[in-house]
Amino acid sequence: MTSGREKFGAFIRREREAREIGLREMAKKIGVSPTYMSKVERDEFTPPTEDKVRSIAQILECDPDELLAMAGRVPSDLADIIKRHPVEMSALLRTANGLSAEDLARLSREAGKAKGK
Amino acid sequence: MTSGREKFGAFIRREREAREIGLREMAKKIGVSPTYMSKVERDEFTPPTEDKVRSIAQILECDPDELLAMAGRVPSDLADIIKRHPVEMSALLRTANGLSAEDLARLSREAGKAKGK
DNA sequence: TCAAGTGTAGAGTGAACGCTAGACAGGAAA
DNA sequence: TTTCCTGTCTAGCGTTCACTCTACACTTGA
Repeated sequence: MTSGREKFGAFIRREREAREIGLREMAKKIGVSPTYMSKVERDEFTPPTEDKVRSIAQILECDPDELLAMAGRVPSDLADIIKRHPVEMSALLRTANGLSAEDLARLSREAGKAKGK
Repeated sequence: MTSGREKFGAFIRREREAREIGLREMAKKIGVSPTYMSKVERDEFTPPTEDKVRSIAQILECDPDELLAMAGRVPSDLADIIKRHPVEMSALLRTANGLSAEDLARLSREAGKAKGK
């Protein structure tokens, strides 16, 4: 996984406990066994599938894209966009990479304008 | 895979034959068995791993990003970019989606300028 | 003291992925 | 006719993925 950030499991455990949700309850809500949940939270298992990560994001009220990133996954809708316009989107992403958050925000607004018209 | 475009296998077979490269030769160059190559080209097997797709792109002199898209894969460097900046890149891609090729090109130039400074 | 709740250990599972081996058929060249 | 080339068929194999089941130990409260 090689993530520089906080690990997925550690993060969701912390957030779950902050919300005082039991492991078994959480597991039930997202539709997995408590054992599995436990191992995932201790980063002993790799994170679950996209839909389950999304469920977790909803329960913990955090950004699904961010959580998916922690899970080492690319949101499938983004994957689809790239597959539909590989050349353009690859170019866009590679040049956008390394830009500051402000520049990126500005760029998105720019895109929004072009779209809106 | 659900690709509306030409299938990966059909495409590389056509391009390979156009370049008069034998199946066995091709297979050897990218480091797989002829059997496997054959099945991939007839879309009986799913496309190979990213590095092999890249080798194929190089041999057939076609765009790796495009070929990877046909293979139903997201280039790993793009996946990394998204994972590093999930919120910003998700927003950018989603708003960029649906823009015309020209608008996209303009947007990339825009990004390039911001970066260059 | 014991019952119910917490999380955890160890082992295993079914399906999918990525790929190979060996045999073989059809055509061209010698 | 034999030899060599082309691609293809059937069968299977090792690995990874995304999980589960049973059993257990610890804490808390009645």
